Amino acid sequence: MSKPDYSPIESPVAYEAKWARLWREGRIFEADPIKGKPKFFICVPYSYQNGPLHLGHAFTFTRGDSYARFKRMQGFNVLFPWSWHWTGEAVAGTSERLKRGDPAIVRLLRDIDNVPEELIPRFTDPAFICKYYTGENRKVVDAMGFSVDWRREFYTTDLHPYYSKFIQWQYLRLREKGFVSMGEHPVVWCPACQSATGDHDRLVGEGIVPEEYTLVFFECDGFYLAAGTLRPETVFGATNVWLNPYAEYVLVEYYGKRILVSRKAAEKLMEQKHGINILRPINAKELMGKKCKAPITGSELPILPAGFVDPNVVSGVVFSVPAHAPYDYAALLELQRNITEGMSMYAELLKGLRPISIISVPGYGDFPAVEVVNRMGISGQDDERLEEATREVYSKEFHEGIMKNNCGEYSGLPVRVARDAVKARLISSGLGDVMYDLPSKVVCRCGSECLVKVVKDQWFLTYSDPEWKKKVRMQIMKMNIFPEEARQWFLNVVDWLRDWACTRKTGLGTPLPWDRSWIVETLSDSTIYPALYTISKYMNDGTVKPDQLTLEVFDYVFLGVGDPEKVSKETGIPKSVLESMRDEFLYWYPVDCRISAKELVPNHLTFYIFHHVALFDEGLWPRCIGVNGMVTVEGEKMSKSKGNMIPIKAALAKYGVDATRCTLLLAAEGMDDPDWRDKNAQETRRMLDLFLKIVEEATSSELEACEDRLERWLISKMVKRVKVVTDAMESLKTRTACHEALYGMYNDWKWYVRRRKKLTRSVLTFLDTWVRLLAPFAPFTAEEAWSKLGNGGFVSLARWPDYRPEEVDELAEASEELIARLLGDLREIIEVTERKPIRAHVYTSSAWKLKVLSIILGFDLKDVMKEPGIVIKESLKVFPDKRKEIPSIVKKIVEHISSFPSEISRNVLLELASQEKKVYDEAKSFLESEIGCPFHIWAEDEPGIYDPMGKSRHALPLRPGIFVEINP
RNA sequence: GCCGGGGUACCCGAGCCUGGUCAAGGGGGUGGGCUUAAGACCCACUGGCGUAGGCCGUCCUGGGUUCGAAUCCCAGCCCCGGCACCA
Repeated sequence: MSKPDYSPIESPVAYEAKWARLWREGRIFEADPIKGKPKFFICVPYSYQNGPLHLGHAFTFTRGDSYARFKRMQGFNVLFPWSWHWTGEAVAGTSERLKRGDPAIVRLLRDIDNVPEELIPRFTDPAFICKYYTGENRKVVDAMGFSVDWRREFYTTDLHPYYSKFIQWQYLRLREKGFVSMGEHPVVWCPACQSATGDHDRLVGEGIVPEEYTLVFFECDGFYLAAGTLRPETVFGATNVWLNPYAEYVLVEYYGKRILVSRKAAEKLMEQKHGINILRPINAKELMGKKCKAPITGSELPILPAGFVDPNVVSGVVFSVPAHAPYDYAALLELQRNITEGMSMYAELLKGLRPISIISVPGYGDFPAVEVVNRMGISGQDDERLEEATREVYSKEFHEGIMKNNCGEYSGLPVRVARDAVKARLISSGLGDVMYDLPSKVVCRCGSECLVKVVKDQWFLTYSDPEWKKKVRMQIMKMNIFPEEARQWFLNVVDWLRDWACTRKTGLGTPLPWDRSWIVETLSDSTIYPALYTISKYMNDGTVKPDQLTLEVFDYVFLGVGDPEKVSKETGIPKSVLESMRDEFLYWYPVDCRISAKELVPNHLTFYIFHHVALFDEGLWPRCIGVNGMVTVEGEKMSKSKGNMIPIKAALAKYGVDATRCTLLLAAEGMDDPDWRDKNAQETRRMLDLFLKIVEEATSSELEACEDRLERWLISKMVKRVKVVTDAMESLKTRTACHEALYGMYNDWKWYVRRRKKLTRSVLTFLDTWVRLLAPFAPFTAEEAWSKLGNGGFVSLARWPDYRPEEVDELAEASEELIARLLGDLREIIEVTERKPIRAHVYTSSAWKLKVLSIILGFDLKDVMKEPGIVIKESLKVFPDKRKEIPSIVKKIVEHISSFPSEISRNVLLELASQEKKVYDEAKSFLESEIGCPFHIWAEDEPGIYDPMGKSRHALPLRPGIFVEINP
């Protein structure tokens, strides 16, 4: 593929390009099978090449790459491949708009997507668009430091030499297994464009989908009035049929019958049914007052005029159910109230109409529609509140309604059951049918009003197949899904999934192998392509020619079916090559992890599982899916029309790669939506620079060996951070992991350098670990630091730090906690006095209180908090002379002890309490410099103690008394 | 409507599963240190009250469980996302 360098990727961070180059030259991310080495195959969905990659892509990709890098450092042989999605109709749409000279599209390409002006004319070719963006985006992916094995790259559609072969093999095999079938399907259709009108192609009516209505045939004079309804079961409660006297009606020849509908409806039906014809117009007025016969019930109902009947809605014929439909009741009321001139001849008929109750609903009487209309004070059919009234009655009756005894064989059935049963009976007896219509107006981008067309001969993936679903559900239960909440979502999607129309007439893609007038639709040609990554390098390097890829080759490699000897003879691919392809597939498969944004849960990710389940052996089904949220920018949804779409390239140019990666990672995890904020990116940039400065400072200092409490503290904290980061990564909590690796480690470092004025040898251990922990998230900065620390090679290939629990030192940690608390107490006191301190005195508690502490720790702290009495009694036995102090001292100690983290064991607390004075003595000079005055540390019962305020009495174990002398 | 996710301080956001360490962390703001200055960096404060480490308040609303609730239970209100011919 030609990839002219239209514009370079620039980062303000000089070392980023350097390391990207060294990785490329070292080919360190190229992964081949290694016998005996555990593998890890991770991938992200390829992106559609109709524009520059933006921060939304960057988020998912960075999570994937961080995980890949983490696993690589853990010693796995990691495969992280890349490719590009070209399939779809959108790019073709762009080309068309450009050809028509749409100025908006030129503006978008030039101003938003920064396409060089001179190239825009070439965008009239859809393939060029994909090619252009693929070239641009490959540079971005490379610059981002994604650890990709580029030898396996491909793109989709039949423009690619072998991708289509793979898809055609997939579809032939799916069809053989019965997962592809032909059917018909209603779509929103533009009669002018002669194509389906997707949401993005609409001027009006986004989100509107075809609604299915039931036509109910009422016989009259040898033909049928076809009334449309959402509630066929209410035919039992029909009182009459309404026609609009001023609308145009026609008689339609309809499968051996003649039906009457509005002219508009007839036109709609022509798009939905085979071989129906409009016979002649009918004057509705001539039908008024006549009787017609309802299906199933056989009731004779009058035909009456009503202006509210809209000929543009469904069939333009309505049957009235005033008992259960608020609109019908309101209309009836109004007509009965003021019978106009033209209506006078029907006065008797109108007056005779009474609601017929057919459904009982808890909480309502016989006539819910009447009740609701009266309650809401609705007086006429134009009242807007009828919408709400209808919603209420429909919903109540659907969920809780029961058909009454006057409903024949449907009596006693729940409404929701009766509805489908009545509909089925109407259709099978030829007295009804299905008609689709749009619940509200939809206008195509071309300006024409859309209608519903039933697309014939459409190919479907039969996702509704219960056996198929069952296997998919079982796999979903088995696999790892992060976060866990997404699992239930997947299960729900499987439940609701219907058959999926998998072919299209237009756009780029792979022709359906058995009917080349169709193209495999975009979501349907991107399900099992991770399998292709395992062998694509053989085609890319020319070992296997695309035209050698017969069905038998794919059968052998992916299914283990067939004899390699024979396949080799037929194709000319050496047998050894076939066998290594097969081996390589089996080495990498199954996919160990696929990471994607949550918008793909209800479609791509679920399809991905379905197709693997359909085609491969059970051991090769996906092992894990990670789902994440969708990026917003400064709290707003990102979109081109809002102009807040941030291309990755722009973020890189401003903050550098690692800051971009970390800002995204730090913004959210789980299914929460990360919010990109400029301020956060600046801060992250500063933090990474500071980290490098810390490394430089440490490596340029004279470091002495030192073994003390604080050194042990530093290493202990570090070891614990290792565990937190590792555990977080294992469950794909990239935010927690990145945060701990960056800020967690930094907080420990800050405290350490504040306590220790001069750096020691231990900091090298600390920094070594810190660099490794950062490497998955900020790989460039980590490599730079790695080399500054004097290491050769790449930290990208270094070992992930092990958790070494033996280096945890709870006592050292608790000691520092004690010092921090003392410092906090001192600060608070000094602040309240609002004076400069001249001397501070600290009193540690006397030995008997320590003994009381040990008594307390002999009990379960929970019990003690509930019942302090047990400890008080016990303590009194030991110190009968402290009768006065003990009750309150015990309570205070218990309260204070409970403020320590519960992971600190009681042994550590006791040990710490016994060393308390020593701990303060060791930190004396630190405390003096922090507070800015001399310190004295006394024991409570020390002779000659200076304690003019009697503060030593208040001393408790692990909480000394304090007296601060201040300038008066 | 159906399904999924949420509501935490000035802002963003953790904690919730497994109740007590607790209202993390970052931004912004205020004050101080370092500095010729600026920037960077460091420290403190950032719900209220307080001349001694304290007291009171707070996690959408209202109830409940508990010695103890941001966390568990019940009811309600509100917000966001997906719902198929878009990728």
